[in-house]
Amino acid sequence: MCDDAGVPGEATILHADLDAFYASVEQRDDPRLRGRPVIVGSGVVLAASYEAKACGVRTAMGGRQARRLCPSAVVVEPRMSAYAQASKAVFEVFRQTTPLVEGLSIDEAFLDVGGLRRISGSPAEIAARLRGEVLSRVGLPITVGVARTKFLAKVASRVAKPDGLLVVPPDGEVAFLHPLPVEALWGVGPVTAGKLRERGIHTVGQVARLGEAALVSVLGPGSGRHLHALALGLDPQGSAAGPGRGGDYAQRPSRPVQVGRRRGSIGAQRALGRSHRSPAELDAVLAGLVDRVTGRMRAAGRPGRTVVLRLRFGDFSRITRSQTLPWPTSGTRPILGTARALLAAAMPMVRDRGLTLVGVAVGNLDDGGIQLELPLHPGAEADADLDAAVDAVRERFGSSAVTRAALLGRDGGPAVPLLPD
DNA sequence: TCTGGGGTCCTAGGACCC
DNA sequence: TCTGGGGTCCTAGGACCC
Repeated sequence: MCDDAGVPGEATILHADLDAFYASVEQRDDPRLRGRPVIVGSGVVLAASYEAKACGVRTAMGGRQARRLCPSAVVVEPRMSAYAQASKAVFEVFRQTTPLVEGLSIDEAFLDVGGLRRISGSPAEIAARLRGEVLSRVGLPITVGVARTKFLAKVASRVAKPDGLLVVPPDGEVAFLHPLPVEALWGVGPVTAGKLRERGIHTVGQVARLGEAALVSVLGPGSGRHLHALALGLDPQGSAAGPGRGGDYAQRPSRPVQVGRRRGSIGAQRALGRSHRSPAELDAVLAGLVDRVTGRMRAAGRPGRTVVLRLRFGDFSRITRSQTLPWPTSGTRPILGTARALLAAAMPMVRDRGLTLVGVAVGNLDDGGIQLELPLHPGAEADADLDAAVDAVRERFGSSAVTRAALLGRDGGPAVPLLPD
């Protein structure tokens, strides 16, 4: 695993994370908001400035509670397009720093600056300059963690927030990591933390000392082995229980920074509150969601195959129902038809328990390329099959210019792979 | 805590194929 | 006719993240 990306074991991974992103954009664009507690989102808190966080306001908190905790806060409605624009500008700074950028979300990314020492200086110097550039060119505070692995860099930035820079030297990893609470480990949420707390485990150091076998007995093989590796400062590729399981899991190379990762699903959902919805209203909600999703799929050029219906009931329990189509589409009609069928099948549960949320997502997204696999029946039915194929292609490419002739290759054979039944 | 909207990854069982 | 192992795909649920 030795390449020009840097000396193995050197801290060359940056995790760059904008601080209170939406709220910071609001403070940047409206000087009156600077230094004051700002809450973005009125129904539910989408982001809170650090002044608001000081009062105890948290992301995902109900708006009413947030205002009670922080009566002096300014509440603003989100401006998604402004945030998207700011994100774009920040990622431009990232990419001018190094081509090895892996975006994680609208406001954070990993950067690999290995091999840039001669041109750009040490990772710490690069990180400091990056913070300065994001502030001067985009006007936003950003925190950067620097470490040998993605996981450690991410933990470092979280610890360094807000508006900070923290380098974890390879020989200081254990000293940095072990005093931290278990919640600091990426992937430890309320449930896992609760299980550990029941056994008196509160710090990362205790997780490491507990040993892999004991951890596996508490959390299962997958999470147990993975968490143990993390607590040792390792960041192994793949899953502990996945392919290649074996005693050398912790010896695997660290996960690399991956450029150009594409998302795997596109979805939309809507909370319905407590009021009863008639079947017609429900269908209108569903159609609206599907329309939004397919519009985004077409804009992104990402047809998909797996339609997922997500429901939340009156008691806030959830189910998902999914169906995978034979070929990818971004057409509203086939996806809406599938979503309707899934909802119809779930209607008995909806009537029993009430419905508080509907979501539609399409996964198994196509990575581009043009490939269709359609059944072709021998004899008279082949004609109908070809018509169906034309419809499918029209649906998928949103073009009515597709003809049967265009589906056939020059030698009369199929231009698209056709599966005999 | 009476609860948004957008995602990711992992696990597990069953169908199906070789 | 019964049996074994390995692999992929699909479905469903759960935990977690921002």
